[in-house]
This record gives sequence, structure tokens and C-alpha cells, in this order.
Amino acid sequence: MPERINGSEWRTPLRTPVRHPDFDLAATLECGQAFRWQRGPGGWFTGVVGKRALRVRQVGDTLEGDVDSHYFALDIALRDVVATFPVDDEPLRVAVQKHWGLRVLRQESWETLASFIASSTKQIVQIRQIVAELSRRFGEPLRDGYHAFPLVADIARLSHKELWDCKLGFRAKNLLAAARMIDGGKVDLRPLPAMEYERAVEELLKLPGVGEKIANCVLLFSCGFEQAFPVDVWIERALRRLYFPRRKVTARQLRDFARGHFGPYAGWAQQYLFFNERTSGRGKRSSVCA
DNA sequence: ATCCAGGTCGGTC
DNA sequence: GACCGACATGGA
Repeated sequence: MPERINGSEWRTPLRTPVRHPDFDLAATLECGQAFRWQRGPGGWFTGVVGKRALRVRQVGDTLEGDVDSHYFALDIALRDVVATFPVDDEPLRVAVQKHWGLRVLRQESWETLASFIASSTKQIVQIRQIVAELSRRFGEPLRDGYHAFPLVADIARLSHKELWDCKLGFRAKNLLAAARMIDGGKVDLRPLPAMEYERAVEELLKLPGVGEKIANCVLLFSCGFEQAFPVDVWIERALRRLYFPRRKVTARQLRDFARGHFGPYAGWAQQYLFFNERTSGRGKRSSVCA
């Protein structure tokens, strides 16, 4: 099938279609963990992973196109993950059922860190714009007008204004300083996956613009810490609504609850609850703005 | 117009 | 420790 996009041939050859019943491509790509995918005609998603422009779609149980099974974490048995979730947790059970097949991707750590430094008090649609702009201006050109996410060293060399012009606002200085710390060897992302969780958090907190929430995003989405549980405004809202209705609890209490309650795959539970909260229409805002 | 967005940080009490 | 406002910008 010689698919063409914008008149130019895509990536050749497309791989053999793969059957995978426990995977929901759309939910996985649109739940807010990745910022570089776009849904196009025919149900095809296009995006960039590392230095590859990929195109993939799901038809029923079948995946077509560039199926990167490592990136999509297809080796993980979803039933085993769900089996670790607490029994008698009805809200989580409902969320999992509603979005069955949603998986936590294995993303690249620098891109994840940079994207989430850019994310603070930004809407997801704006984060996507910023990441796209950074890539377009400073990332390695790939085929068909796509660009890789810029390397740490390339961001580190930029001026404050060059980053500012990518709509980063007050986050520009944080991204620049973080890039320079990593590029200069003050912080090393590579050993994070092998560290103890607490130690890895501590390491990331050295970076400017990185607090508990963003550190947990990086550890969950790009370092294999399935227990990491980022608490943002959406999850906070969901936890209050689902587990502490009409009770006053502090943010700290919510974090402690989450860490003790959801188990070794708390991060996966977080994604189901997060996506559910954003799509259920019960939050203060009723629509997903992506 | 006004509020709020996948927060973080440095200042208060 | 918990609480508070500043920080930039744009979407709803």
C-alpha cells in the first residue's frame, strides 16, 4: 500500500499489520502524555519519535504502519498491570474500562523533561504548539517537513530571546538553565532509570522549573518508574471528587493517599484517572482542548 | 472581560 | 509545613 501524504511517499516499507487487542492507539496518543502526535485523515496518526517521522493507525484490533512496539509498550501485559490496582476501587475500575488499552508510552527523557518544563500553567494545546515550534526552529530536519526534538546541546547554546520567541514566557529561562545544567554535566538524565525512585526525584529537583509534579512526569513517561504519580490540577480535582467527596483534604494528603493507594503501577492508574477526568465533562471545564 | 491553564519558587505566618 | 502571589501568554 503506497500511501502518500502531501504528494510525497512516506516511510517505506510499511510494516505488516499487527493484531493487538489490549491497545487503544487514540487514547494512548491523546491522553496528554505526548505532545507530538496529530490525528489525520483515515485515522492515521503522524508524529515524531526520536529521529523518525512515524505514521500509524488502528483499525479494530489491528495496528498498521510504523508500529514501534517498544515505544508503545506493547510488551507489557495490560491485564497484569490492572491486576495490581486496588480491589474495591470502583472509580478506577470504571476509568480503566472506559479507556481500556490506554498505555504509558516509553518516551525520550530530555524531550519529556523539556516539554513538561514548558507545560507549567499552560493548556495542553499550547504545550503542543511550543514543542512544535522548538522542533521546527532548532530540531534536526526529517522527511516531509518534520523535525526531531532539539538536542540538549542545541537548546543549551540558544539565547534567552530565541527561546522566548517560542512562546515559552517565563518558562524560557528555566528551560535554558536546565539545558545548560544537563549539557554541562551538572545533572545527568541517563542514570535515572537505574536509581531508586526517591533518589531520581531528588536529582530532577535540582533543575530549575522542575518540582514534584514535573519530576514525576519525567520519571513516569520516560524513565520506567511506573509508580510515579504526577499530581496536577486535573488529578487533584479527580481525587477530591472520587475519593474525598465533601471532605476537605490538603494537596499533601492527596499525594500521600495516591502513593499509598494505587500500588506499583500508580502512574498507569493516574493516566486512566487523568484522561477520564478530562473527558468525563464533570470538571470545571467540560471539554478536552486538544 | 475575566478566569484559568498537566506549576514552581521565594516570601510570609 | 501550609498558604500566597508573581511569573507570561492565550484560549475559552
